[in-house]
Amino acid sequence: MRLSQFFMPTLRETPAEAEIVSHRLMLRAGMVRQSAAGIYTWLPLGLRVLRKIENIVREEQNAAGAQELLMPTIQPADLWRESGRYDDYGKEMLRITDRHGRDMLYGPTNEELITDIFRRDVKSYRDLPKALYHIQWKFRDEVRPRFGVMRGREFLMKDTYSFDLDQEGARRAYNRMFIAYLRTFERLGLKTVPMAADTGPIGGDLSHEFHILADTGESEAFLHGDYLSFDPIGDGVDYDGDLQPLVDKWTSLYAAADDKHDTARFADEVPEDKRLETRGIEVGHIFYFGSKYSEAMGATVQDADGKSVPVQMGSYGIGVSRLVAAIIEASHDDDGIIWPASVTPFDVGLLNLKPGNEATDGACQKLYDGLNKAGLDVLYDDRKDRPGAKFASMDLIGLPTQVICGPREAEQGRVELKNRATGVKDIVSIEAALTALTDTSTGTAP
RNA sequence: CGGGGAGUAGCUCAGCCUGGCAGAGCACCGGCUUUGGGAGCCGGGGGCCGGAGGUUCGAAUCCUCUCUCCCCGACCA
Repeated sequence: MRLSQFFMPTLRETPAEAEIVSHRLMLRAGMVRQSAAGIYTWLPLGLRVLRKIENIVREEQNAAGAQELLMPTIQPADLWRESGRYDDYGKEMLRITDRHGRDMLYGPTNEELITDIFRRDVKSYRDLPKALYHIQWKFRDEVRPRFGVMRGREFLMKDTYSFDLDQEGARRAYNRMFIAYLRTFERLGLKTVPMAADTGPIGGDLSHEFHILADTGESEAFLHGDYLSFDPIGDGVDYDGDLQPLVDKWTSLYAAADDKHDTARFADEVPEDKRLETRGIEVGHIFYFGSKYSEAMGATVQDADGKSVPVQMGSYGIGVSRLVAAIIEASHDDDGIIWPASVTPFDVGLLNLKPGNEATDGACQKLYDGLNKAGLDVLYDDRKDRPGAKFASMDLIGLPTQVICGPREAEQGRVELKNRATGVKDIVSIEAALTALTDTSTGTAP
């Protein structure tokens, strides 16, 4: 993509409304624009990141055996009357009346809808287990939306719902999601720690929030430092095997957000030199809620004895749009965003410092063609602008690798490779640059 | 929902107290110069001063109402 044609309205100054760093950078980099309080338009650059995150989430859900469907954003109120939540949910739920006077709502979550889908067609224990998910926009009419897309009213969420015959099955479903979440956040380049969370009316230990660690996170996090050195989950998880030992390992040490923090237990269970007090951002929440909805809404199956039993359910959410901001909170510097390779909007930024110069134009064209041919997404800054402006905006939008092409080096057949994260620069021949960038599948050399 | 603050050019903001032609920097358009970390000079375009009502010869400025946005708290993925 040529930057001269790309719709990427960057801002030199920070809009007055933005408080936290991710919000400021998302506005400045031209990723989002606010439409109303807590409601945003995703501009092309931001949408690219959102889609990349969404796809990683999707791949890991599929790998864990969940199946994707797509439920609507608008739901009939009657389903919520069945579960009893229509009155309980309060003003956070955006209620709508259609032209026929029917009560509708913009979904803040989808337990009722998925339970309805399930109960219509699943009647036998032989059809279990099932896990269904979708990635859809939700709306919660928060009293006070803030921090940009971090706490918007409209947000993109992945929510999975599991259906099992009994509690043991539900626990296996829970474990699959638990591990899939660790995998997902790992691939997004994030340090994540599962923390015990409120289990609601069911009780038990099947509820965890996943927090990513970032100095600027919104809640305090207290944890055993060994979490940071745990081996990554890695490729090739056997989701049909016994995941309990892995889950046990990841829940064995102390970790709590401020609302669940117990100072005495922290002191008791964690050696002093291992106590880590930092900040976190909640990006995922999984919990088992048993038959809460299946009983209320009559989602039953017949077991092997022909007896009708309500299915055991769990739900598992990931805040996809929030993750965009969370990743920035965890990965930025004074100059701008630093994207992990897995979610970067473009793999490579190519800077022509002097468009119109024969040497730089030629070198850039060769690199642009070569990198594109190798399947890399390249953002080519071919604008007639000063070098300083190009450096600044490329650093701001945070592509992992920059190829800087100025007349001085281009005349010698050379360009400069710059690693955005480390700032390390390397002058190499055009051919060497092409090789370095296309050899690694991630495109993050040097 | 309680408390505080702000709405003037695309962005950051001055002007308001003490009423009298609508402003600056950046951005944008044209020209010249410049070309390795958000350049310089010259010329230009752009505003229902959030909205409604009122006071006044005259309102961005004073008064009343209203809408929106932001921040702190309580609430939340």
